[in-house]
Amino acid sequence: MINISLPDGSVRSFDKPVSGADIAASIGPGLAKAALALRVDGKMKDLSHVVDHDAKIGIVTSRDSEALELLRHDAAHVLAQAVQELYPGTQITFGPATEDGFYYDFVREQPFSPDDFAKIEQRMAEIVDRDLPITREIWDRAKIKDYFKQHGESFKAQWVDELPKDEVISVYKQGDWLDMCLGPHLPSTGKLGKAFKLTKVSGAYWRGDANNAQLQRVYGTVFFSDKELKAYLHRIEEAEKRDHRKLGREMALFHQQEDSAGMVYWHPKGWTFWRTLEGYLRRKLEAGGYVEVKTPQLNDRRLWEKSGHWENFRENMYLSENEEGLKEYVADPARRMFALKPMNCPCHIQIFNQGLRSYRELPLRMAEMGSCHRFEPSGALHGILRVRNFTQDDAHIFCSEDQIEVETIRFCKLLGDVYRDLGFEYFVKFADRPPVRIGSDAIWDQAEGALKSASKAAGLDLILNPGEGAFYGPKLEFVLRDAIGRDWQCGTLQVDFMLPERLGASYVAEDGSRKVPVMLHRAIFGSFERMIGILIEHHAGRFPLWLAPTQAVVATIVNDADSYANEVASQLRAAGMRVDTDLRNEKINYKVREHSLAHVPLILAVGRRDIEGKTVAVRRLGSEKQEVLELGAAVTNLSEEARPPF
RNA sequence: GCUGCCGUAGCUCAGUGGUAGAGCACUCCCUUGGUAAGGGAGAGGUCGACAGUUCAAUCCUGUCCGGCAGCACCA
Repeated sequence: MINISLPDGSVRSFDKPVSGADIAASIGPGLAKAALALRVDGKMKDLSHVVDHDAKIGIVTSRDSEALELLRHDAAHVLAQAVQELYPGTQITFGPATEDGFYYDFVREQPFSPDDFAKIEQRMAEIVDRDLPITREIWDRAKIKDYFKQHGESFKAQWVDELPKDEVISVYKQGDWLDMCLGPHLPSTGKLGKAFKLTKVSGAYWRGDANNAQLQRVYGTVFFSDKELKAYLHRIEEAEKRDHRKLGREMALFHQQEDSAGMVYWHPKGWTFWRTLEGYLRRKLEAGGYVEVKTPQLNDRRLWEKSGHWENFRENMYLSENEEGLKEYVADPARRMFALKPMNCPCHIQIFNQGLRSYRELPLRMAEMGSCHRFEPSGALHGILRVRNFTQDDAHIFCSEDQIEVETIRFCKLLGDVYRDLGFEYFVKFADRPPVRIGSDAIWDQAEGALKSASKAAGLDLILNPGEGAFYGPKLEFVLRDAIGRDWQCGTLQVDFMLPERLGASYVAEDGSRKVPVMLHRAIFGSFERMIGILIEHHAGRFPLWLAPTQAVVATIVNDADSYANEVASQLRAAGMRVDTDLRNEKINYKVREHSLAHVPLILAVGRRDIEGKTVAVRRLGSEKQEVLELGAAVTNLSEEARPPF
């Protein structure tokens, strides 16, 4: 007798082992039809899975959240089958479900192109129409390896050898087609439905390693209904409208050009935005007990050798030398060679090293809006979010070991305040020692331990990010989530027991001895470029008033109002606002449209009536209402409203 | 860096083996209009760069540069 307990608490008894399909059928014909998979003691199984012991089970239907992953994995298989039917000789490799769809990696001489999608999708639809039962079989290693070899599937055959020896190998068959796969899967290809769409092709590496063969990855997405698919495609379109590269150009914030790839030309409005953000942060830093410094762009290579960057980071550094020096360098590699700084830390230690430091000066919080250059791979560049020259809101806190905890707490508070002011939610990852690093394991143990306990004291929930620490120390990564749910790593806090020692930093301790300070590297924005790009996309260009580069435009209705408009603008400017005037010979409709499209938060229209009554007609971005205010009140209220949060 | 796609006016894009077009933007003129495009005229391009094929290349081929998507990278 087998007792099956269902999610509603009821128990059904069967006198022999039963499949998921049998259980669903025993509950009702509707459920039998809707059933997609089975959950046995919390684990997803095929609907055909036979339950032979007392268990808690659930019937998975399209209403379960896990069902979508199942659907997507199936879509990947159907894609692969369609591709192999259409393009014989194409090899299959892997094809998992992803967060918003699925992909399958193929090996084929000829590249796939988006032009092939219609044909492949059509074949996929045919396979769905065939409603092929999807069945699971257990094969032994030799059999499956032979099968793949015979079918010219060398990648799959190779993979068989790499599976753990004790692993049971299952294959999933649909019609003549099969793939080696852990499952589970839907009961038949018909259950996939047709709310799928292929979205893009790209290269990908075999097993994710750039040293391996490059495969062709075909991406797609699938949902249970056309409605959901359409909604998804609509979301993608909406995200494209927020693209900071597009908005940056439209709003005249910045541009980038070919002869300085990965760098940014900031235009007046973009630079105004930058300075507003920088001013806000600077006030926060000052209030937080930081001092600010500025250090050289170019340093002798010997500094980078001492710091370890020359050895660990040179691939990403821009080297520089004048012609004379270059000749000498070629002749004698021991010659001086300069490098643009990729980080500010070694420079900050140079400042720390000037004069004798006392424990009384610690913690010393040294900040710099530090412009750094890093030679990023060309394929990594992305607008202003990933650039080769960026400005870090960097700071290094020189402290004693027992100050780490307090300083971590202080920093987390500061970062939290800033993210809250900017309207971001965030979470925190803990990145521990990377494979390539400096320093002994004992020191890493110490640094990781210190950062962990300080995080705990700061009340952080940490997600482990193994092997992703900096080469000199472990780090916290603060990841913020924007308005449309995308994650961006921005803030960081890194504990460093190495660099101060390497670069000879020390202070006189209370007992008169010399000690090496610990250094905390920390940033809130990470880089201004990146943060500004994120803010543009987060707000879709409709910045909060305090951040908007142009906070208000005073637009005239008739030219007679020109001098009054100038008067209104100058009063607002005197009250600290950023204001433009629009005195052009255009209709007010035209001006309203243009400034609305430019995302100006406030449009103040002035005409003859306003001159007489000393008023302005205020229109707010996103609203069609007009509010006629007396000029003095408008200046007071709007300038108050436009004040930064700190 | 790798794979694929792309590069024509400020922007969005059409087009052709015989040196190019549209809409918007821009300039000028008319219009002075109370909240999302008033009308007219004009100007604007070494068709990403360099080679090659050809009588002739923006178009075909190659190399390079840059962009886009994904992969890899992001200390």
